Amino acid sequence: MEPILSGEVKVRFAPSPTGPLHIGGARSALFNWLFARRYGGKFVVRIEDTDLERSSRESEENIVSSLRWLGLDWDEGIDVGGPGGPYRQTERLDLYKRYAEQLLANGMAYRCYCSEDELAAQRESQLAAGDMVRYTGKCRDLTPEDCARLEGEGRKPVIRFRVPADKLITVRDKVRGDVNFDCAGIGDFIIVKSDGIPTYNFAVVVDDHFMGITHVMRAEEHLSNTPLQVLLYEALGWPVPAFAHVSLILGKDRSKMSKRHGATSIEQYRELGYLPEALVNFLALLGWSPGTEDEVLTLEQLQEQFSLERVSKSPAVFDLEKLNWLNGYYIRHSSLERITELAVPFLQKAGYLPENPDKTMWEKARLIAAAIRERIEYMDQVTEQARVFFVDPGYEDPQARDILAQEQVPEVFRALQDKLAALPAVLDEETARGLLKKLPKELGLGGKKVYQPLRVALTGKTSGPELHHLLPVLGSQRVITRLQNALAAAGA
RNA sequence: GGCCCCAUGGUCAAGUGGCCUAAGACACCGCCCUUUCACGGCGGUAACCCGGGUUCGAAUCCCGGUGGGGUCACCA
Repeated sequence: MEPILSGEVKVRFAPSPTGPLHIGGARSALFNWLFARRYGGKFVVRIEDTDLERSSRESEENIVSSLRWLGLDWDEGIDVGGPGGPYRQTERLDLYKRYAEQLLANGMAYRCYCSEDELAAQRESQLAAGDMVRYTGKCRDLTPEDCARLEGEGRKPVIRFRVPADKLITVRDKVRGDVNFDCAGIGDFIIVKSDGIPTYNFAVVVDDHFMGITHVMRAEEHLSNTPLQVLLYEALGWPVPAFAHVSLILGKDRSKMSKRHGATSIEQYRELGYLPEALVNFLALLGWSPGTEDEVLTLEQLQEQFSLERVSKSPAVFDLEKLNWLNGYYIRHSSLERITELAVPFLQKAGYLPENPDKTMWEKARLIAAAIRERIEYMDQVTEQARVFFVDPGYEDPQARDILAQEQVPEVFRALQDKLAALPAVLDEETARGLLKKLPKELGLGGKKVYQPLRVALTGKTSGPELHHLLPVLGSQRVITRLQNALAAAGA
């Protein structure tokens, strides 16, 4: 397998399939995608599944479908294939083996027979002493005879990279500048585990090299791994790619975003009814800014404007309030058709709409969507907002009861009932609007005296959707029922 | 604790030595629109972590402190 030679930009997103796609992973994927698109390069998605214990196909599928849902696509990688494949590390084991052997042969790596228990004890004492935890090099100079003996004892070796004693490694980072590390603080690290599977640090280097990756863009948590990888590139005689470490996304308490900070996977936001473009827009603004006053940006605009120079160095707190605002903005600015389609599953889940809604049911859903779309920030909220259309109110609220007790109320309700009786049972919004509008004048009353009791009677609340949105959804029959119920409740 | 990164309002952030008596957005507050809430419009409160340098001049450069974060696995 030869590296793909090209002068263009090539980046990758390389998640390990140990869980659903995380907010932070999604942002890394997005940044890589934007970078590739901005510079006319290639974007690849590779699965790093060398952790046999925790990796699963289920997670892999979740990651792939979440990426797609966000609107990202890739030129090469899992699911789509490409010249640098396979794109799952467990399917590339021969490749890693070849280079591990090369390193072994030229003495840059060696077998280590220390047991995990021995290592753990050592680590503990180093940590207690306040040193950098690192392998002491116990197996560095084992003779072939030593190895044979240890293997005779049934020990399975790992392969360690021999880290040069006094060397300074400079990581050239596009967002952080040069970052220096002293090899004295780095112990000989494992590149192949005792089961023959390569570790992350080794596999990532081999793959990025053979896949022709020009820029490694990833989260800052990987920064301290980077010198190890640079060492490997040098040992293997391969060119070192450019790095760009993007700072972390933090929870409200300023620690790395995790489950305890609430919804952290893309899937969860999808299920709550967030729109992909809102998430993309929000994520893009977390750690990057366009430098203009624009806040609402489409994927297209983002890919035209994205640049590494504008990626921020400091960590960003995930601000759910702002995501909610942005998502609400997108809901308000999407077509009513789309919002209706998105709302239907939530209405069904609440039992407000049948499994297979017919045309009139869809029309009803459409009216509901129109009535509440300015009041919700994500689609899951339609359940609560739509309640008023389906559940008759109880009139327990004291403030509501006061309003119903006003003296003009019976007259107002009677007037509306009479009007409805004279009309077809199915009302459209125009009719409702016109009818409502004339009411105060006809009764010689102020708007407030008319509308407030009606609102309370129909919803049980003093706030909610516009009355002319309410009537068509409820229909004359239900409106009349609620007016009578309200009167009865007020009299009680 | 060692190593590494970071530091402008509550949050995201613009700012790359004078244009800063520091932008914009979210949140918050007020006013307007309105039958209510919401939406929308207008306005407001609110920040350069501290201390030393460098410089005619520092939010911007340097050093130190402090604070926060990351990382120290046969996980990625």
